[in-house]
Amino acid sequence: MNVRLMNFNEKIAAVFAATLKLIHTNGFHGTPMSKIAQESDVAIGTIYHYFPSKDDLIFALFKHCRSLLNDYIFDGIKEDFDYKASFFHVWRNFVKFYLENETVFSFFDQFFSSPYHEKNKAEIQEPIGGQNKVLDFLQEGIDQKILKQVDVHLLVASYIGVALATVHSIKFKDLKFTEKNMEELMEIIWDGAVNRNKNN
Amino acid sequence: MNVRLMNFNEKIAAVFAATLKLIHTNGFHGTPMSKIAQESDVAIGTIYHYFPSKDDLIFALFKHCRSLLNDYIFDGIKEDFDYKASFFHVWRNFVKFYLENETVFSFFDQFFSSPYHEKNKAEIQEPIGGQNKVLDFLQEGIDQKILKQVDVHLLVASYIGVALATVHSIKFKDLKFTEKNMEELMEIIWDGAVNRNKNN
DNA sequence: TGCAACCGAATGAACGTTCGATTGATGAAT
DNA sequence: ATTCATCAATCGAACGTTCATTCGGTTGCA
Repeated sequence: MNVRLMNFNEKIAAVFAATLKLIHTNGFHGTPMSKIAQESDVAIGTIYHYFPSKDDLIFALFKHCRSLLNDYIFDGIKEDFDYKASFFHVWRNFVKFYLENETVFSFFDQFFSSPYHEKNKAEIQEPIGGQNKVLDFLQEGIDQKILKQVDVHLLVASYIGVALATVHSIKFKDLKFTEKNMEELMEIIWDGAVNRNKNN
Repeated sequence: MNVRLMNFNEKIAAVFAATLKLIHTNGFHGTPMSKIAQESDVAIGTIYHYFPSKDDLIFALFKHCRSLLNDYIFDGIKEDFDYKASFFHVWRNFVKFYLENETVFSFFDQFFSSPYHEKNKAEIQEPIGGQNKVLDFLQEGIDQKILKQVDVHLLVASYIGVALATVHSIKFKDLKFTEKNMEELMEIIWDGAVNRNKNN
């Protein structure tokens, strides 16, 4: 891959967009390079000019999307938010991001459950988007005795797990994305995560 | 597909086993019919005798695995279990099943995040294994005022979402499957789900 | 002049599926 | 008891398609 990727060539942006769209609707199978070229109006040769192989393209796209997500979920936290407010804010952003970027959600979903994930695990580090920052944030809550005094990974699994399941459920029409539902969900997670010997 | 499938031909069992294994290690890509034939010692022609297409094979395998999971998770519930005990029991079985059947977990994971899922949604009904029974079970808890008085899908998302995230986390080595961890996780989910105006 | 960006026809490998042939079990007809 | 017809089960070589990738070429900026 190429350093120029960072200042974001229009061609590359088109390729990324086309790849996301195609994977969303046709899956990882069913999105050959030829269709990516067609959909993005970039010649196959050009794509291979930037990405040595299809795998490299997928992996670069993954890193790009991950950074989008990371930027998004911690955005808009005000100084005067207490821990609970931030806890809600980040979780809601997480769900919102995936709902607003359905193709990214599909892509991540497929990426993480495919052997791509395993193969590149070493290079990925943070298994689910922004999880390291989330992990630090939850650890902070543990240290301040706001959250349960348990292994932080248990809380991460709850926090992220419920968010992902929620998005799935909304996507497959079992659930409506209403203010009421989101608030009730956040109550469920908060009540589960919070240290009951102290706060509320 | 064939009715004889139900009394489980040895050949078909071999094909199913080989397919699960291959999909687990090589993903949905990377498991061509030729390799399934090779790994299972069943001729390609024979596989096509039972399944009209690769899609049909995958879908039949899905239904088979789903019924395995359904049988498993509600097994072993004693008459004298109260609701909380059953709540824990089923959740623990859910996690245990996936940990004991890693290939099935991989397969479901990939199946649900692929367009297979969308295409066959009408025929699937219960999106994640055994979810309908889980849904009924949780609805019962709501009706009895034991659980929070919310849309049951919110509780399903929490219950299943945390279980899936837990298995993922264990699989990718962030988490150990210890008694202590499982109990703390169940406390987290229970505290989140329970109706705080009443019980504990 | 050199080099990065760009193009798409051509290539060879890999894939899903087909099909004609073989086997063996069942049972009706002789 | 023997023959024969039928048909499901089995097999794998062969087919046509589709895929990822290559490569020789053009363009245009520095």
